[in-house]
Amino acid sequence: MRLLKTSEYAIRVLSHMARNEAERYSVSSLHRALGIPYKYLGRLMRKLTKAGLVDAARGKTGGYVITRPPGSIHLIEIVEAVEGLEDFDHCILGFEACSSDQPCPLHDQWGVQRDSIRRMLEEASLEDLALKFEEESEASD
Amino acid sequence: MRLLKTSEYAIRVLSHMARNEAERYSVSSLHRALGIPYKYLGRLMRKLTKAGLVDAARGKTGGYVITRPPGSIHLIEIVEAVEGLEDFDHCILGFEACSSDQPCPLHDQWGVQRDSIRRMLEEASLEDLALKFEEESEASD
DNA sequence: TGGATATTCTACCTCCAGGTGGGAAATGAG
DNA sequence: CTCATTTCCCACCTGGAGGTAGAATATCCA
Ligand code: SF4
Ligand code: SF4
Repeated sequence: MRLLKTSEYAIRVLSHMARNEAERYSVSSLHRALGIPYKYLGRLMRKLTKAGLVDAARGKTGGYVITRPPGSIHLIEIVEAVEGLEDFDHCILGFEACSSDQPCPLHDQWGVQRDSIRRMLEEASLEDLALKFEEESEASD
Repeated sequence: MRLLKTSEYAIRVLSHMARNEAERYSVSSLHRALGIPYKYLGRLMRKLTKAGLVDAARGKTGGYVITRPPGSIHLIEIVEAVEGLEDFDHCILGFEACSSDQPCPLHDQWGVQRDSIRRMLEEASLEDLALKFEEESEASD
């Protein structure tokens, strides 16, 4: 009952980058600031680039920058890019599909829970999470 | 956002066995009835035996039987036995712990979702799910 | 007393998430 | 031009989930 670690990484990175919408962040700076393994973070950033969430620039003054306003990027989009959303539609007994002919007592309850989490991820944006890192920077900058 | 496949298997098996509280089910009969890989199911049943959820008997008339009334066995106990409950307490940004000093906007929302699912698993018993298989048997017995 | 049927045990296998390492290629600063 | 800094790409490793194979052990029944 948790996101993939990589999804958590992605949300953490993008929330951090949402602080300064225009700044270019290098992998090494993100690694230092957020404690995510350097090499693995590089691969993740490449993935987020291909997903269109960030824009990459090589060379000395290169780095990554968010492509869209933080308020318009919702967590569901990040999760989808990293791990997909398949696991949000899954029978709690592991059946492929027993349709809704004779749903078991848990079918609806379980569906409500999944939908509730999904809705939360759809409504929460990077702007909401950015201030988390504002607070930290006040102390450590 | 789903349980481990093995947890789903376990819930499926135990719900099926909850039909007849006293009957001894062999691995092969459970395999045939529920479509769970035979060898893997054997290992799972051994695990459930060690967890005290079922009782094993060897020999010709052997098999597994539920140890307690289905109404008293709740799903949370099964999930705990199979995959543990660690993943139900986890920051959505993947941080170890930033405590509740300055929780981010998602901290409480995410906590509510986890607790809600946990409560569902605590309240749902095998008795509730047993009738799912009653219906099936009416058609195929 | 067998032999059939059951659980039990050990050892492997495959796949994938997470992680590491060594470079190649681009690009701005000097 | 040169070089440092950056993204990019490759191959590899590890641990655990899910699955498979083969035999050892217990037990009832005929
Ligand atoms: S009715 Fe129950 S068993 Fe069937 S798909 Fe829904 S949750 Fe699964
Ligand atoms: S406040 Fe936010 S970042 Fe901190 S533990 Fe809670 S969810 Fe994670």
